[in-house]
Amino acid sequence: MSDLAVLQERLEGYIQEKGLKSTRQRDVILRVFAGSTDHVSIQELLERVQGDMAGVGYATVYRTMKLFVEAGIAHERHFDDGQTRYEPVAQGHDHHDHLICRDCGHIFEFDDPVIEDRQSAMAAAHGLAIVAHRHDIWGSCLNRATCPRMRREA
Amino acid sequence: MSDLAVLQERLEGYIQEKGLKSTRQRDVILRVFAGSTDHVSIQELLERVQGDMAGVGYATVYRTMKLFVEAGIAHERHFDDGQTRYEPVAQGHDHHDHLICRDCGHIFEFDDPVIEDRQSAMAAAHGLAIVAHRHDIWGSCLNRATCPRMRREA
DNA sequence: CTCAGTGCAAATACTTTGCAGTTCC
DNA sequence: GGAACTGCAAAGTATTTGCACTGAG
Repeated sequence: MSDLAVLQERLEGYIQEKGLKSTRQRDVILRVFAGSTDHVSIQELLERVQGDMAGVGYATVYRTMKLFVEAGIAHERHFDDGQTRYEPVAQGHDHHDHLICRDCGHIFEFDDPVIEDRQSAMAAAHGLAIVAHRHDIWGSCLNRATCPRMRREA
Repeated sequence: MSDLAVLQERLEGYIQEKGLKSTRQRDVILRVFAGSTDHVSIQELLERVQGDMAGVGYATVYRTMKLFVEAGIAHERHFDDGQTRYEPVAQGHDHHDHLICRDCGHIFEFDDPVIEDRQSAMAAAHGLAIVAHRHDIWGSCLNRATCPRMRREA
């Protein structure tokens, strides 16, 4: 089953459960969102969505992304550019951390069990149970020549 | 030497170096900032600063905190409340990670060598050298009764 | 039909900037 | 004295909301 299908199914379930409605706008936004490999901002989403369906406004995209977050199919991330970015929630594990290259701008995702373990231990030591976490690492290329993404997005 | 003295010294150096000026506002803001144990927002700073020196406006606090960041005596952090928060740059190690309690709002600081190690390994595996990182964990009290900070800020 | 959803424009929240007057060196 | 600094108010961003209209169930 494709990622899109999974997200559609989850959203559909949430919409049923809450007595909300399916709309063409939500379909289009979900399709665009699911097709984004990177971490999209509202603005980027809006631009892509308008390609498929003219007339959609910011308000709808903002409201829809909020809905997606509530429905558990999108995660909100704040990097340091002042814009909220979103990424689809994957099927297996429901989060991953980010390793961001300052040189090429590429965002790698990682997920390390040792780190996860230490985090839990750390939280428990302070009397807390982990609800969520955010772990971003910024780096620069050790060898720019071997970076396959070098300035790809410039 | 107190933290305040260290920060004052570093700021003074930066001001000299760049040909800027010392002002009473900057002194007051630095004193308030250095005396804040938690992660202060511009608003909180402004309120405290106005206690010492009435008439100081938002613009001055914003401009001054930007200066402190440039001078390397403050770090800017973005949690999820839409406000920029600042913390003094410590003397020994220049960063620490955060464990935030969703129930009481308290922010614990931690620094785990195992996690730091794994991070470096992770970055190296992707051909990167770590420049910076951000690691925030949100949790909820395992036992609210024992939380010494419970609703302190409500 | 009815209530949720939409698009627009106005409102909000946080931050930055232009400008005239003030202060440090 | 002159450049840097300040305070105010106006301008910018990013995001949210009020409202009349539209559309899904």
